Amino acid sequence: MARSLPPLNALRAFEAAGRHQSFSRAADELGVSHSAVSRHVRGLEDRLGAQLFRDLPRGVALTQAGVRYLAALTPSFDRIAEASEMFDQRPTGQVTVDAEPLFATKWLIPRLGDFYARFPDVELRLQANSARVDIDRYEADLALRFFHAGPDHQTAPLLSDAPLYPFAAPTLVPEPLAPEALLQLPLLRDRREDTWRRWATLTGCAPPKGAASDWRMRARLAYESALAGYGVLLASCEIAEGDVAAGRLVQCSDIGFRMGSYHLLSAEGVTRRSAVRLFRDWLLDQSASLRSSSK
Amino acid sequence: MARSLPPLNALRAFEAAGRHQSFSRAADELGVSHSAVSRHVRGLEDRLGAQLFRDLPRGVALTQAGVRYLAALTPSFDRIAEASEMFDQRPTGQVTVDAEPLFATKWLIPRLGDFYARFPDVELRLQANSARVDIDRYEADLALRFFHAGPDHQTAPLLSDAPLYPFAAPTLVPEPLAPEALLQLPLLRDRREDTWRRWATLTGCAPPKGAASDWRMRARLAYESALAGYGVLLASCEIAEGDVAAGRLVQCSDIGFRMGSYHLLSAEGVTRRSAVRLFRDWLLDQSASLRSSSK
DNA sequence: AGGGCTTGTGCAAAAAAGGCACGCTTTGAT
DNA sequence: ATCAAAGCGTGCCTTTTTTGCACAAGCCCT
Repeated sequence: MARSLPPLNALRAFEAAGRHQSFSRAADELGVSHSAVSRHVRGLEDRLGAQLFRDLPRGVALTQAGVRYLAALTPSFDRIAEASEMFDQRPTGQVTVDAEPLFATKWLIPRLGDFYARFPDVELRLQANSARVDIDRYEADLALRFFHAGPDHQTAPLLSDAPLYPFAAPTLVPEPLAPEALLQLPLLRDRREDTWRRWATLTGCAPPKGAASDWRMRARLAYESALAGYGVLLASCEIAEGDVAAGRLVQCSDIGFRMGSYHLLSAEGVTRRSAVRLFRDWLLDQSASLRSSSK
Repeated sequence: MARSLPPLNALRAFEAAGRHQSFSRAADELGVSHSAVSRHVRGLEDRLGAQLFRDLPRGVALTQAGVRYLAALTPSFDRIAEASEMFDQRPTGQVTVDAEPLFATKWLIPRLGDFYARFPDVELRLQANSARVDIDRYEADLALRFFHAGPDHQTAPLLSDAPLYPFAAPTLVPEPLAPEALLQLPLLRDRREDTWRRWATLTGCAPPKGAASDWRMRARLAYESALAGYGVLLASCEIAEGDVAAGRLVQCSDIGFRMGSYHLLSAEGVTRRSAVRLFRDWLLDQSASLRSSSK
């Protein structure tokens, strides 16, 4: 781009002076002495090589060039001021967020403290559903949903694409195990996917046979079962993070894979509401921070 | 208005940094060290109370708030830069100006030196006509015309509304005269107006009778006749100014009146051409300077 | 393991901005 | 007519801001 702008403080001084048609009043607005404004304007005129003000018997008046210049500067400064005010106001409003139950519990809620701290006046309503139906059905502004890898969620911003690793309670797996040994333990399976088959393939082991001890259930329940020490679970490392840190789970292997990713869906036209925009921005920042710091 | 803007130099630093997603490259663009940019951005974040950049393993990335802020700042700075470039370029182009003959000779041409000096690359074409027909008929971009006092030229910018005073060659009037004595001299009259009658009324004298020595002619010729010492003329003091300064004319009385004013007419849509805008601006500045300094 | 690239920070120097006091001119009021 | 007030320009000095440099730390790639 390589713009070369005149001194910005001088521009601001000129803008105020032009608006007031008076150096003194401009100085007043800017909270400086009239001499400061006078210097700024003179400096600007020298630099631009054009006269911006004309002397009046008493006071000053803009030249035509000054008028033109001012006409461009004032809206620009206005816009900058307006954008800057964005940060002053304490945001308020309501946001309704619908997240998948496991993701809500283990990913979203642990981070919400930061949001509450930053924006205590925003009222957050949390719902937990997994169905991939229209958000509007749940009357939610935003929805956090899982998508299998593929091109069909291109438009929805990414929240988490952390890979799946095997996790288990330390009571069940006190120390790291080889993949073969791991596959002999009770395997907690998702109700609808066979993630263990894929994992076994990755490790080069034979795909595990179904056993009486292998339970199939919803992700949320499978996770609780793993915490209770009933078996080994394939879970997103971002989701397991908290329980690993607390010593309630251990990662049983370095081998993992990406089955899909969590994305953020927005209800129609809802981003016009500032509280929703705020939460959305915060969420994406959280996600981006997470992905840039780890990995 | 009383805006309160963040430090503008910090804004510029942030804008460049955001655009490049890199403090170093921004510093490069701004011609400063990276530490200056770093400080500016941090200062801005502190002042706004919001995070604008997020640390990346290597480098930085905008937060969502940063993205939003940048989206407002960049166009503003662009606009400021664009407006500022106005002053760099040496203007070129052609302008065709049509002025009333006397006004052209005695008012416009003496000031044109300033225009030539400032904008040597603008080609100026000068025409002299008085008829108040469509400018387009003369293929002129701008026209300088006289209007009698009245509301019918409201839209056209004022060039000169200097009042009329009696002027004569010093050979004819070596020293100030009383109005009665003045009215005894040969009176040069405009072809179509009887300005002397009005002047006499102002002074309280009896209106002058027409005499064999009173000539009626176009303003331009009447003026030349006055210069030649053939009689007394009622003329705008701005027009006579040059010849008074040169000693070729003297103002015979302090009593004067405003009969009308000169205004600037623009051909349709012609202000889009930069050379025309330039001349127009220059002309209006000349006029404004003249009126603010005298009087 | 090491060089290259990027950002953060302490310290001192440089530059910009600012204030004050004064001069000048015009305006308006006593 | 004189005098005060309002405006702006300018020289001089102080204060504040900005900057550069040097160094440290972290990460990436070879």
